[in-house]
Amino acid sequence: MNDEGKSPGSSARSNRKDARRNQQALLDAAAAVFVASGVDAPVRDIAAKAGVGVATIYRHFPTRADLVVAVYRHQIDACAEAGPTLLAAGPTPYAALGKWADLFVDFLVTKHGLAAAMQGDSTGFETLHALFLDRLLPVCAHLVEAADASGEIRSGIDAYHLMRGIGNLCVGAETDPRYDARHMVALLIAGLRHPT
Amino acid sequence: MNDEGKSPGSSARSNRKDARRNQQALLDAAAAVFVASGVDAPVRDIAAKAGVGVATIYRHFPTRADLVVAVYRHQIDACAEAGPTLLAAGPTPYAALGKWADLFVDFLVTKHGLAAAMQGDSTGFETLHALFLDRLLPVCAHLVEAADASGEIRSGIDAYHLMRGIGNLCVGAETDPRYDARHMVALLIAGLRHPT
DNA sequence: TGTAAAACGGAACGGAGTTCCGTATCGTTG
DNA sequence: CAACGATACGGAACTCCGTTCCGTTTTACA
Repeated sequence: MNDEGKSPGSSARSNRKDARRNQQALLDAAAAVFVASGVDAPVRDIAAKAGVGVATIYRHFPTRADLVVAVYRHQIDACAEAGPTLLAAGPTPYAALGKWADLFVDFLVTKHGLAAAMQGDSTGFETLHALFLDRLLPVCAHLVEAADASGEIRSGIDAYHLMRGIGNLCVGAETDPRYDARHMVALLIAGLRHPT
Repeated sequence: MNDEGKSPGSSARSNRKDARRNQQALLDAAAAVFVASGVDAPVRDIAAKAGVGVATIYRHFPTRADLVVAVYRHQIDACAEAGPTLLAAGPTPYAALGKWADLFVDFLVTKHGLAAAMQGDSTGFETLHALFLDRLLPVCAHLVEAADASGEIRSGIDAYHLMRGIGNLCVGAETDPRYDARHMVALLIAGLRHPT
């Protein structure tokens, strides 16, 4: 799908010293600016914080989504790896699914506007959406299948729908103290069970 | 609640003929542009469609939210009035709540980007959020209370949370054919029931 | 050390929201 | 019916932001 051969995301590192240094500076700056102003902070702010020109951002991270995933890659990976772990540890697959959802929610809620950005509304965030999905959808699907096989949830639940739903429920959670995304996600997960 | 005395939304009409005519032209134009390009369509597009200058928009509708609520006022009212009707008609309060949620979802999903705009992410849409809430939150609260009193749902459900949750689940529903907001909302409603 | 490729920085471009100001229109009054 | 003051109008102008372009600098390698 992507022409990985030249993807400048974070895996294909240049052999030039300054390029590597700038890439790291950008990642650090972006991480700082994201927590301060959200993931849709102005490009110029990030460039200024990193002490580079704006073009350098586009050279290293062609789309904003590339930068976001590069910044949060570790946490996305951690979330992905927690799936099988929870499944092995939890009392039941359904319990593991619930705990995994909590992890995912915590991740989304603590990043300003990440949940909103993930829902490919208008800007070029479809890539972000896709990258999250590539990494996390299989994990979620695995959990759902296990819970399904154990007979704990009603059948016909689609992992994609569930991930979208959880992500959606986290939109705006950090800007509205009256809203508790975790609670809503818990209700959604409860709704997965067989109807009485 | 609002200082209706000078509110330029739609109730305080000017005594000047051209002002009224332009306001109506703007409402018509906005309705057309919203369905064509979503509720975040460029201001200039709406102004052009209405045959007025951009400043005229700001004079009549200071914030975008004012324009949006003016355009959809009828449907918001219809949704609000459906609450008591469904409660009286439905077999149980919980069933009425489910049907009302479906109505709300249909309303949100068929308006491009309305659900996204309602979640006060960054732009000046807090007003939109507030106006929706003013009108619909009491209705939702009434339904929730009735369902609670009938013992059909677990207690501790907050109407505000429920409305936010439903609204959030509708974000992006019209741009992603793989995503079915109605289904997710149905699951959320199912999650309101007492745990087995 | 010389050279070519790679990367850089900041100016420049275009699109969108918002404001400003000179002009036109409307309702009223003499 | 004409003049006047207030109200509303239109579009240019300003700002902010994303994106691209191009002349210059840095780097790696021979």
